[in-house]
Amino acid sequence: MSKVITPKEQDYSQWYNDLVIKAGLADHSAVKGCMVIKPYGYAIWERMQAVLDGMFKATGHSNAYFPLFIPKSFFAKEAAHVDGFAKECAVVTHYRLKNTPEGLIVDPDAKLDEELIVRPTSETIIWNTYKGWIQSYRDLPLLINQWANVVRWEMRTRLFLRTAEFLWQEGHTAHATQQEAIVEAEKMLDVYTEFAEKWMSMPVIKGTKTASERFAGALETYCIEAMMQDGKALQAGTSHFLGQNFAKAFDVKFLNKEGKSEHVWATSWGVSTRLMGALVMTHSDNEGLVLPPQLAPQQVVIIPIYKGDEQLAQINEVVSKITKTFDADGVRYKYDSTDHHSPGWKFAEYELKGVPIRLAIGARDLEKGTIEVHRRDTRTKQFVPIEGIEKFVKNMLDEISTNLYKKAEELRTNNSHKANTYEEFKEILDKKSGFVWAHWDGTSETEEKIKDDTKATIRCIPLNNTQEEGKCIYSGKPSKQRVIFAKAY
RNA sequence: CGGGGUGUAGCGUAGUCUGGUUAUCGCGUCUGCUUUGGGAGCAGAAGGUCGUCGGUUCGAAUCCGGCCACCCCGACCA
Repeated sequence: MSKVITPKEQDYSQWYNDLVIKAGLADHSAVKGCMVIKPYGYAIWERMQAVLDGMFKATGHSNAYFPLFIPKSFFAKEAAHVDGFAKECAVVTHYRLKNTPEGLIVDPDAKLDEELIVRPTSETIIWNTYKGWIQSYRDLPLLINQWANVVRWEMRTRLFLRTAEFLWQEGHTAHATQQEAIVEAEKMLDVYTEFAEKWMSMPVIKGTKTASERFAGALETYCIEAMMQDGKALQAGTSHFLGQNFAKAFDVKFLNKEGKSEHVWATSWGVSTRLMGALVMTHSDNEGLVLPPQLAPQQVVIIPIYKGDEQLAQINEVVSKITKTFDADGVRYKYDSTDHHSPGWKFAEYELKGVPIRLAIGARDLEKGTIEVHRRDTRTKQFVPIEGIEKFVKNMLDEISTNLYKKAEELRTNNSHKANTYEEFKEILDKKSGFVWAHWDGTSETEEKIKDDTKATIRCIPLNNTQEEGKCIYSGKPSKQRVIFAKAY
């Protein structure tokens, strides 16, 4: 009983931290604010990457790689962008160290003429580059993605949810028309939505951000918002329509069919290792991680229960028949026949790691021709015939995937409320948390005041939102639709 | 960056208030035997700059100061 997880009812934050560390997803590192992603955590991220990368390719994008360092002068060119990111940039000022009697120091003679910013995002270096790539409408659209690390010097960090350095992908596209760029931004939001819902079993709400929550330099920011088990909102992905802001800042023009020179239209979009945090907080329980089968590095773990080598050999034989069918069907499994832990220990360990299905097989099963099947999401077990087990397992994997989605959706439904007055609004946030659908007058002033007052922010203005006449809960001014307020990560 | 807390073996800890032989216990690790259907048992062993630097003292895990790291709460953000 060495790996005890704090129950989430007792302390949700501690539960999350315990889970990330004890399930072996990540560790704190020797560097302030930076984490080490451990092999098990990275394996999940690699699955996310593989799926997303395939979706990007399928929508016509190509991968490329741009520098980690951005000259300060590039960074300065787009005013809103600077305002948004200046406060959290790591800056490289020197290029050499020097060994002195007092110890290793930064060589004062090796000062860079121009400081380099460690990228917090790559719009500026990329648009500086695109200037050389785009001359004609024939060069458009330009659809590029990069997988990279970025650095944002955060004051307070949490594993996966907010670290000084994190991994992500950032798509950067250039288009001939405004309409085409908007379509692209919305298309990538749909890709993220599909990824969240189909691959993470995590329901999300698509929407747009208010002006104050918008990306620095964007005309419109689209987002997907998910609800965590404590009722707080988590932004799981963003897609931005950048207008011509960066094209103008970096003077990126193209000749259209009429031979006229125009600035191009841009988008950028990204998801990060923050999705790992979302995954943990959407499905897991007090016993450990619960992973959706679509992303689990191992979907099935098989544990033999045996006395002596002879029994193990018999079990091995049966198991190898099962794993052959798994290989053929593309089921990811692990057969753990190691001898240094008891079956009970392994049960607990793989539950902690969130493996969706556990098969246990022992002497009694060999006699009866059965196998014990344990489901991680419901923590139920049953004995089923070995004959046809692969079909049974495949069905169960699908059921788990559907069930996880359904449970998350139910949680969101149960924690979504409408508020018609400010008193009602505050009471809901106080007592129930979750999403509050309320009318808002559309001004940043009102948004700001509500935030100061309640700590809740407007998570998004849902796309395809129901239109209804109403009054702003704060100012009483007329409003045509409800927006989603919540406390957020 | 402000407030609070923590730092003793891989992990969790006792000891700190009231300084004094060889720093406590549990888990884990290693060896051997017995075990194996929900975190196995017995026997033995290894493992420590007490976060770090400095000060006080005959003597510091313990008292004082600086620094560092991490956690929690706030402001800022994906």
